[in-house]
Amino acid sequence: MERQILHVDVNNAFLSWTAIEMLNQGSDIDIREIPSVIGGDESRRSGIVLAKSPKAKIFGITTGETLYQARMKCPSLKVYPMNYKLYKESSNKLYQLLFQYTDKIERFSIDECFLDMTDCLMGDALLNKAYEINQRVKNELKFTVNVGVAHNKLLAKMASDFTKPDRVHTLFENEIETKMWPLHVSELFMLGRKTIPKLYNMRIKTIGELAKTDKQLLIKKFGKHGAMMWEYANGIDNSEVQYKFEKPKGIGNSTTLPVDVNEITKLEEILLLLTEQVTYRLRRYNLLANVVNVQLRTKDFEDKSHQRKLPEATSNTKDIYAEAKELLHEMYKNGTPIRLIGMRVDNLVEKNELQLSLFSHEDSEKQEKIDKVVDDLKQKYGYNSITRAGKLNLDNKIKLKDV
DNA sequence: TCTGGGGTCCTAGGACCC
DNA sequence: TCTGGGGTCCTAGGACCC
Repeated sequence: MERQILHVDVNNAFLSWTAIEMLNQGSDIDIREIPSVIGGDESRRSGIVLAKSPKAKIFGITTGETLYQARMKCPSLKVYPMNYKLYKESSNKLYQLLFQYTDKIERFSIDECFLDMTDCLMGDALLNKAYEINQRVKNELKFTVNVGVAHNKLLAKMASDFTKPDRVHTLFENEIETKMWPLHVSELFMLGRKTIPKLYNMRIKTIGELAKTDKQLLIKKFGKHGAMMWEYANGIDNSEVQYKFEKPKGIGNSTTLPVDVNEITKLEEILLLLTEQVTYRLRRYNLLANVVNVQLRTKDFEDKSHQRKLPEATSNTKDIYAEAKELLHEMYKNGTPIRLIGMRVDNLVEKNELQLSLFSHEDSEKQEKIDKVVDDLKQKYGYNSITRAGKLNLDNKIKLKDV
């Protein structure tokens, strides 16, 4: 049966949510109406554009570029900081509203989701619901969304990306040729900056040209990715709306250091902070990790990562840190200035109580108890209330956010 | 005042086994 | 002395998303 899919996309999410918060606080300007961006912290060397207002876009400012570049394009640009807590709350409000339509909602990101409306409505009624959602969000939550209406996720997502803001677009199969094929290939979902030049070399510039390219040729050139891009260009996507909660497959934390670090003891201290946070999140999901991964970025933006499979799955801070520390030592060349350090755990499996009590060692049980005491305190008094990485000599600039 | 952070999925090559 | 393939697991790195 034909599926009925909506894709809801918040317009300039971070910036809109910040604008509303500022208005609520009594601000007399709406930053959506001036050249403005949400940006990272330049003093911590993360000064990039995370969201932009329509007026900033007119100056040619793009998401991801540096604030320095953005200001060159528009000297009067206003820059506002990130506020994760606000974004999370705003996102939750949107979901509460959408749940009134269906509980088959896939939270694709903080500001995007798919709704499977197949069991609810058909034809014009579906389109009317899309308009209703669009209006209600604007009236009740004071920000705007684009809504894409289609028979699969890919087409719904492509539709919501048409003219913005505050619009409802359909992209049904009989509209692919007129609405999607004239678009530049870079507009197609999953085609990024590395693939576009390769398609250009094949004289492929539009999605339509990609759709008419021989599928086998694309597979030969791009492997699985080639098959996927051909299907997407032809509007084919059978993936389901994943509305059930799924635990993560990997958990990681990384941080750009305020200044380059070339002492391994300092790197170790930061690595411990990162590990504590990662394993804390791991335990809160009741998961165990099988693989530990450490990443380094040099001041010249050269990335390196090493990973290792653990002898057995664990969530103990001590065991995972011991592995991470080894990985750090084996990959760090003494004296290299490091800009970013990160660690993550992968191949996560559900923690099975029985299995654990049968096979775990005395020491790991002891570690587990220690971790639990720390976790409980963190949960009660906030993440930064307790840490075993006591002294940190980086002007306290490496402060991890509460989780 | 140059260039975030958190994810998922895929590929290539080496080790090892049969 | 010369030298097969298939399968699986592991690791490093890359592409892409928001």
